[in-house]
Amino acid sequence: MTPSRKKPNINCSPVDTSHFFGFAVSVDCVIFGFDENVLKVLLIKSDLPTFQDKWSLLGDLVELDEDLDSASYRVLKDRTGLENVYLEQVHTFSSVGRHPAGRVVSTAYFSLVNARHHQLRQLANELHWHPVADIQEMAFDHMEILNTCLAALQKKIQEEPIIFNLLENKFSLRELQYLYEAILGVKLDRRNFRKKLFTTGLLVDVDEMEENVPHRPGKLYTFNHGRYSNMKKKTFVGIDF
Amino acid sequence: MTPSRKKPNINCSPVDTSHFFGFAVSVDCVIFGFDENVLKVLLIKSDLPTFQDKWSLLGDLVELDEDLDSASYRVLKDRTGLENVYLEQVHTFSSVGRHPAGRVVSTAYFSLVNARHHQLRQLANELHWHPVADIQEMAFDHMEILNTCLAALQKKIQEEPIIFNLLENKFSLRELQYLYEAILGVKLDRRNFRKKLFTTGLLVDVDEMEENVPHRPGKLYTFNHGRYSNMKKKTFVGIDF
DNA sequence: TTTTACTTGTGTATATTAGACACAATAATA
DNA sequence: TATTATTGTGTCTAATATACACAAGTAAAA
Repeated sequence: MTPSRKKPNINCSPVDTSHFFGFAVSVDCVIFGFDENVLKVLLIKSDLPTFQDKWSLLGDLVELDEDLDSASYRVLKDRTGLENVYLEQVHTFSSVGRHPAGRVVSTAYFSLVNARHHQLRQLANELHWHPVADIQEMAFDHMEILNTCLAALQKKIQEEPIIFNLLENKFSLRELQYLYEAILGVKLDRRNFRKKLFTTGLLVDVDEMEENVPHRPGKLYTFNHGRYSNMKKKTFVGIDF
Repeated sequence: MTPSRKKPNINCSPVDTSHFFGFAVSVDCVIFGFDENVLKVLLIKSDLPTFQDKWSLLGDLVELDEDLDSASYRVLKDRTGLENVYLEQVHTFSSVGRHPAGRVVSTAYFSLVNARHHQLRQLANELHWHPVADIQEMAFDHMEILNTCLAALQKKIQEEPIIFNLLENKFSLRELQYLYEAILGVKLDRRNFRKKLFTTGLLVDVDEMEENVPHRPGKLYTFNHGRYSNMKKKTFVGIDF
């Protein structure tokens, strides 16, 4: 249909391609936290005139000498002070008009942090934890990014035990269940939940009670990162549409 | 640790950010096909001096007025003549030194095409179908991109019935099984495979035999895109690590 | 033509997992 | 003290995964 284009492929022909180097690249981090049994996301108030009073994700332009993962870690560290956080690339958003400042392609990451971490108690005042369920609109295309990342998170927690990144080191089974329910948006049967979790071998009893930790009811457990039986993989030979 | 950076966040402060607009953005398409019971990928010979005689994925720089999806469709159409192909964004690769021509961030897509489609019979002579299993090295970071996309494909075909995009309109169960085996790299039990496929409701008998289609043994079926029982979703409330 | 090799089509029995379901004891609150 | 909410615990049933054998048909080779 369309006549074949004359512009050579950059992978194949060393020609002048300087006019293509007009993009900016950014990262946007969907930082999830769990507090008061609600899944929350850390947002910042936009002061771009275009998005007056809208909230936006934490993000930044990528420097010419850093890659996307590094840029995301940098954003996380600069904004929250946290290091060694769980971070995962999800999708790259590239609508032509998505940013008023020009052609900015943005790669979305989601991040899981412990919202009660001491470094997060006093946040910079333009930062705020929002319950994910309450968010109706955001600046830029950030609502779409948030929805995409939430879907990715919902899927991922069913495949790998990354969810503990959202909890304190020690937690009760009830907390864990509430967290699953908050992320997945479903109610789970408590007894079946317990049964399933224990068969994974992921949970380890914690005997000692801490002194200075606020008391929460229930037996406390901690995650056993190393050995867990990858149950889904065992039934993975099949073709489960 | 690191002192907080002074550069304002682009999402929040309308400042001069022109020095960030020095990136090029590209797409690379991992075009999968199935022929002679082998999973293949369509490659092009690189003639960049840096990658003399290495094969590379089909890709192109993204124009300043198009988004990534459009760019991928364009590459597919220009290179293969095919439209309405299955295309899915997988990951964005951004190592600082990944492209000799400058700072090029590339978003990888995988694509599923019918390798026996008539438009593909006579390919431009720099294009070639390579068995995925035989590929040892490629230009740029394309080996990593290929591996990432293969893993994404393996996962995806267990979740959604996209696999028919690799087959002719009519196919035998045996062909379908070989295709699954080729992608997943496993052997499947023929009887269990049949049972499972039929319970999905995805397959429809094809009674009439075509005249001008080369004869392949076995009963022919066609895919029933509309209704299929999403079996995995039924057991989705659980937490399957 | 006969033989051989390969492919197709079909069913059952077992093990694993998912999911539904109730009640007594304890802790917190009014 | 009464009330309310939360915790801990086990069994039964249904669905699914998986292992497994043989007879008939087709194509190729002798």
